[in-house]
Amino acid sequence: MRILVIEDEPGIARFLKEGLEEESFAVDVAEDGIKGQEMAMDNGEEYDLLLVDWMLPGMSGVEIVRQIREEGLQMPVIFLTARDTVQDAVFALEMGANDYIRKPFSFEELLARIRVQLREPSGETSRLSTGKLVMDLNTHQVFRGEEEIQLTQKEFALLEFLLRNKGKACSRTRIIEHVWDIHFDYDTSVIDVYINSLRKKIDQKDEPGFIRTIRGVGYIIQEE
Amino acid sequence: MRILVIEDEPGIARFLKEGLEEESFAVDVAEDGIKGQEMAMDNGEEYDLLLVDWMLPGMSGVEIVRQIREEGLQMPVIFLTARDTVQDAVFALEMGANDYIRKPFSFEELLARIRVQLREPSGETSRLSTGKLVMDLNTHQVFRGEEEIQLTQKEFALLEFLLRNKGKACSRTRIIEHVWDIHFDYDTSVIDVYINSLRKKIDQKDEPGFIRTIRGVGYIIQEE
DNA sequence: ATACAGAATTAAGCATATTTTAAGTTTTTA
DNA sequence: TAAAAACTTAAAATATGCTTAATTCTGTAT
Repeated sequence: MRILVIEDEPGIARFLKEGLEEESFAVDVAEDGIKGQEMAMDNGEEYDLLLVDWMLPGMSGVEIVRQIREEGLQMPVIFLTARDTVQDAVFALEMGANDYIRKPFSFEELLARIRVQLREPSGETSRLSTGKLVMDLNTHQVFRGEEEIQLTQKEFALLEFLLRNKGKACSRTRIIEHVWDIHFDYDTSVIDVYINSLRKKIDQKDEPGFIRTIRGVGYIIQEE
Repeated sequence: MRILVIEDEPGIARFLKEGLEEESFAVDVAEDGIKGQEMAMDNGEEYDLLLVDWMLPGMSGVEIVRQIREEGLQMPVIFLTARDTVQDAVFALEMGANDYIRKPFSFEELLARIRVQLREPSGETSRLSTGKLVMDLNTHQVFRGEEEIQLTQKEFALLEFLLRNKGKACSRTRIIEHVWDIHFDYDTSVIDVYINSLRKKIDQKDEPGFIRTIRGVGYIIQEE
């Protein structure tokens, strides 16, 4: 899942980027409002979520949201506001933001709110699953039935992407963009390697594998 | 569906070609404006869509569009423009382009715009069918009734082409151009071979076949 | 700082599925 | 019935994905 952080203060920006990357999000940072707006728009539906500072040089957060929504972009936006600008934050919600969090905030809390926003509109719990295989996005755990499976960051991110797209063919290009954040030319077989190690971990001998290969295209986890 | 990419930067061109091919488009690339214009014109209405870089050696994108339209060609054209040439892009729209997308762009967004132009119902249930035979373009699956049928890429592409042209005779020339991307004289019996293996897979003994041969012309899947 | 461990990535060879070629057979029609 | 077109089959060539091992990177503990 890709997140764009629009934040001018380098310390906070770095903190967010690193923290979120540890949670296996793909994170880009824009240092001012104008860049932020451009990145959010240029990349179209690319970002799955925007984290926007309220006070920004160049263009205010509210203005960014306004323009983004005008463009028809639907991704959730969470505001970072200073303690005393709650009024404004409420205003921002009216303008099309989805949530706000007051600085200073705990990273945990931010994470929780991000997860709320990224949750499938219908899904109540922050879980993804297919058959016996269950991912808990909050605790970062994966289970096959009762048994817990240890995945690395990338394995987790890859499985998450496939599960979020359950029933849809995921092309290598889409996978490399969303999970690895690599655009334009790529010439690598990382995907194969990770699919391989994922399968080793999640599949059981006797049962059919969870991930199906679509030759010449990519991979898919089928609807049950 | 055939797409012509006119783009001089090899990296981007390859990225586009491979990504679009994964989505089962047939893609040609022209490395400069002059070649691009020739290919677009030579092949007449052949290409279903043009993807044209704005800045090209030889002949500018706008000029290409102008000439193409003058020739009476109607296929949709999408421009690839650099970030700061929006003004020009607007001008290009006036000249006859159908849409533009700013670089750097996400593949997702490009796909979405292509689908808009080709009027393909994006995402969700994009299906083609005739009688009991159903193709799900999302999952790349083919069913006859309940039973799933495994097709290879080429078989899939061929069936897709015939179904998209349901009720219309598909000449061998059109088939070889759209599905195999082979132009000029061809001297091969691949089509026969593939029609044969397709029929073996999709037809049932007792029922009449889905694909009818039109002697001297090609093949057709009839309207139900 | 340094060394270590685990993770991520690259690279290469292998196995196999797909695609194409080619040649013989059957069907159609003039 | 002869020629052209289409069908069928098998093999050769090619492309793709899988797997393993080596290498690089990253974070942590000493």
